[in-house]
Amino acid sequence: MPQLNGGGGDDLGANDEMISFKDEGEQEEKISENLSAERDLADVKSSLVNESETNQNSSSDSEAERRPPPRSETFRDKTRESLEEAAKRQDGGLFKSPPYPGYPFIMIPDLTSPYLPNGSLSPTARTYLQMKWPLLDVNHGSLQSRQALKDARSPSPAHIVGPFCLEFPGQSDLSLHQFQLSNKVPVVQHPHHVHPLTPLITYSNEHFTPGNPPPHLQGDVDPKTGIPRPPQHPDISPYYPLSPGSVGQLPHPLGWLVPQQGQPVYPITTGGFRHPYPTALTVNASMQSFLSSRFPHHMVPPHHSLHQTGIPHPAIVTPNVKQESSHSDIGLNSSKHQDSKKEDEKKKQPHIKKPLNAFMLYMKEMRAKVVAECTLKESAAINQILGRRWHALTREEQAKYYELARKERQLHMQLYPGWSARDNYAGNQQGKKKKRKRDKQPGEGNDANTPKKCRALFGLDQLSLWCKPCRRKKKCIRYIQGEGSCASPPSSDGSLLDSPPSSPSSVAPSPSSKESKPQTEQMQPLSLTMKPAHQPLHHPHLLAGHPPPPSLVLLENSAAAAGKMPGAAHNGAHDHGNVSSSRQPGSSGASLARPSAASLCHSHSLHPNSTAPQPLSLVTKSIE
DNA sequence: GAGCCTTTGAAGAGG
DNA sequence: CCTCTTCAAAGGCTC
Repeated sequence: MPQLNGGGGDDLGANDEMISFKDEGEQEEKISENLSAERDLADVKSSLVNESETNQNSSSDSEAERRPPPRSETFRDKTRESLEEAAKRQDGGLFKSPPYPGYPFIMIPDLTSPYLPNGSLSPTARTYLQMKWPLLDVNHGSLQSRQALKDARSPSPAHIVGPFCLEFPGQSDLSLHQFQLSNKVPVVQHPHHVHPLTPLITYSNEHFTPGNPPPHLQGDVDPKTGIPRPPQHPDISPYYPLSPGSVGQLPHPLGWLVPQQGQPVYPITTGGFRHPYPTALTVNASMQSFLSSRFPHHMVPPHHSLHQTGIPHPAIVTPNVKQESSHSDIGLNSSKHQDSKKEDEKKKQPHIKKPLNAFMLYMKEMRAKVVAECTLKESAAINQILGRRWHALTREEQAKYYELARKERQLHMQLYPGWSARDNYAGNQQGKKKKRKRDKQPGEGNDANTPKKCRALFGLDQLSLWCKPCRRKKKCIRYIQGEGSCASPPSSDGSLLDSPPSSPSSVAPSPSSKESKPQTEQMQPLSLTMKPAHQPLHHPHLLAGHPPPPSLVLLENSAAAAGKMPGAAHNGAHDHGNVSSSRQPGSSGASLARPSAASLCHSHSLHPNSTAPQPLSLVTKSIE
């Protein structure tokens, strides 16, 4: 039975253990069939990313990768509709199966970006090189996709972005000079350090070469500067660079991630304004010193020491200070001017960004890929696609990101013990205007159709109606499909949970205007997933403490979902939608207006007569 | 130039 | 305990 084992100790950092999935309770058989798989996942959870496991998954991953890339289309339209349309089309191609090939990517922070002290780039441009998980897939898998990607006729340089280039595990010497880390920021990578760091350095294949770091990694010397790089601690996340002196001083919070010695130093040029990207995970002396000098006392960990590297945390952004200008100012302005500037800067509190969550990490990693594949540039549209892809990911795949995110948070916490998300609230930011979501339209509120949790829905007196997990925890966060979960409340007839018309065909496609949002949204499926045959069906609750893949629904097919499990199918969708909308009323409203690509895709997929491949998952976003 | 859009997840505030 | 809000990334778009 599904268990919410909060105790796993390692909940991957996701608080969504409560989140149920559409497939939840769907088919016990499947569940049992995949029980072993679930256990494996549980193991993964406990041990986080397991190398061997990753390896095992590589086959499927590589398989996915071998799939022909979605047709490349250009979406030039500027209108929102066009964006949606684009997204929709993307679904057609991208959504058939999780494009994401497992976790073979290593995210390499863009060293030129914000997190580097003097980076001349936009502080917001934190970018990463994406690297395929070395052990996972061996060249063949990525070859085609890479080639395909290369072939992609994208006006954008994105097609040559790191991810693809780095997909060759064995090519540690691959020269990265030619690649860009992001669309915005060109980054020069040292050929010898292809594996730079990942948020978790241990993801690099060298890491798995016990005691035998590749020769080129030893005696690491920056080719450009000729400056030898200090050994890097593998455990450290690139997000949180520490001074070279700090390497290995502290134990990694994630001890299970065994660091390798001689980890490749993050290929950052030490010359110019760029700094080496040291990797020491925990807050060590240097970091302490650094933090002490840069942050309010209360934010700095009690331990004090000495190293003065001044290497900022990647998440640290000095607000309102343009590095470029200050840089160029040097020698141009009077010392007075500089002094005043410095003072101003001092006055300004460094902005410590929130650690990225699982989805954000995923987006960072996959954005370039999506951009290259569809030549889309608008983040809104891309994010839509990525959101659907995210839902299409298998639990294992998502788990990896959850794990990464958990580590990020961990690291962030260690580095900034006193930091609070609240600190970043606009209200607390000096000179920063508070972002305001658009006010809800009167009828736009999600109140009416706000998804009710078990408790709210059935009340305490009807505990028996609650889904099991909810009963256990006495609370419920998401709808649960099937398995007598609350989600599928028998209310296919119009009860609270009842969602939008179960029949997609009934959905009115008129998403052209925002005014029509609500309705369209209601029926618009958010995600449509083709379930790979080889993919096990994971029951959310089976994974104790596993991060809850939000609304990942795996249905045998849409038809089945619609016909056999009426309540389940759309209820889940409903749930999802509600969650989303409730989360961000304003934005959700806007989104609703758009005929989400996914939704469109869904609607036709779900159609009984649809000859298209049967969607395995359907997530509908409901609104009112 | 600020803010919006769009996504999911995390965290905090408030009821 | 639950709900709501904000922020995190990103880049085009709008005002």
